[in-house]
Amino acid sequence: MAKNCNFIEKLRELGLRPTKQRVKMCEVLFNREKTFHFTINDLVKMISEEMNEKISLATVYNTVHAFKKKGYIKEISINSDKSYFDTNTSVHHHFYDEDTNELIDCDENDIDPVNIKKNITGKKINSVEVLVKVASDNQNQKKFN
Amino acid sequence: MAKNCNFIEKLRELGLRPTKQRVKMCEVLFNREKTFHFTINDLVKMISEEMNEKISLATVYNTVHAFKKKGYIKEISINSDKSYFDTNTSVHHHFYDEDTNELIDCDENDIDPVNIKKNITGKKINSVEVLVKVASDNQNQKKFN
DNA sequence: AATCTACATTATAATAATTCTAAACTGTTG
DNA sequence: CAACAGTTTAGAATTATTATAATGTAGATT
Repeated sequence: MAKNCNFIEKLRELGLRPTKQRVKMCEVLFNREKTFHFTINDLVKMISEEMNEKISLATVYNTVHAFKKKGYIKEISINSDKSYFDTNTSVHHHFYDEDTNELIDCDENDIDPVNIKKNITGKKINSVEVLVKVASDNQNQKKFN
Repeated sequence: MAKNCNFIEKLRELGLRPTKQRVKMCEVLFNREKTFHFTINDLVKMISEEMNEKISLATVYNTVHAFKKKGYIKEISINSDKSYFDTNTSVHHHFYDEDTNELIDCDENDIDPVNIKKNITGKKINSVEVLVKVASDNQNQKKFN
């Protein structure tokens, strides 16, 4: 399991003590071809199913936040009842299917660079992300007055 | 109070019975020059401070959702611990100040139209919104592997 | 204007996501 | 391997939101 060793190494580099739980979580999160989206609950399920392991909910929260803080996981805000996370930490755009609540990553070339003409004094732009909401049927928006 | 009458009228048009509470909430929400962002908690506070009135929390939730359903309020997803709402229901872009957690509306001309080159079969684009995160200091993002 | 009825409001309980706590545990350093 | 600081854990606490069921009320009907 050379992989694990890499994760142990990596965690150490980040100043995170490579505990059993953290290494397991690295495997589940980062040991894959493609990046993906998940909720804490998804992740707990994945850990118990894929790894046949039980990690305390609090630890899962802690570790996800630790990884997020270090910049290896990203939080995405689509609907606000749950937190969604993404192992793709690059700045990238999303399609959101309002019928199925599915979130789809955009390719680099799916959307042309966004041109921002305003800047806020004293502030630096950290990220520019586009959310494209799609559905089979469209709903309309109105002004009250 | 011609305003109230308008709201009563308006609510009726929408098929919402113009109760005291709903009219009050219309005043707080829509009887202003500018649109604004709020959380349910903000709104409860505004009602009790500006109107010197107490509306049950459940009613505030119900009514906000009713207005949202009718398209007069919009939900925005910035961070996922709370729901943020916006009385500006037009499709528009936002700046988000990560230092202060402040959300700032963009003007029509602050950002050039976004060019989307991909489309999802069988789906229609309902909205395209840009979120520009700004801060005094920028944090970097990395890939784990 | 009194009555009726469906819809609204309300206080409170329930649920769900997340964070806190404090005790037990475990990498790491020396 | 001893000691300590950082981690994990189960469970309690907190916070946002939704459900419930009793009471109230707008608006139609008489």
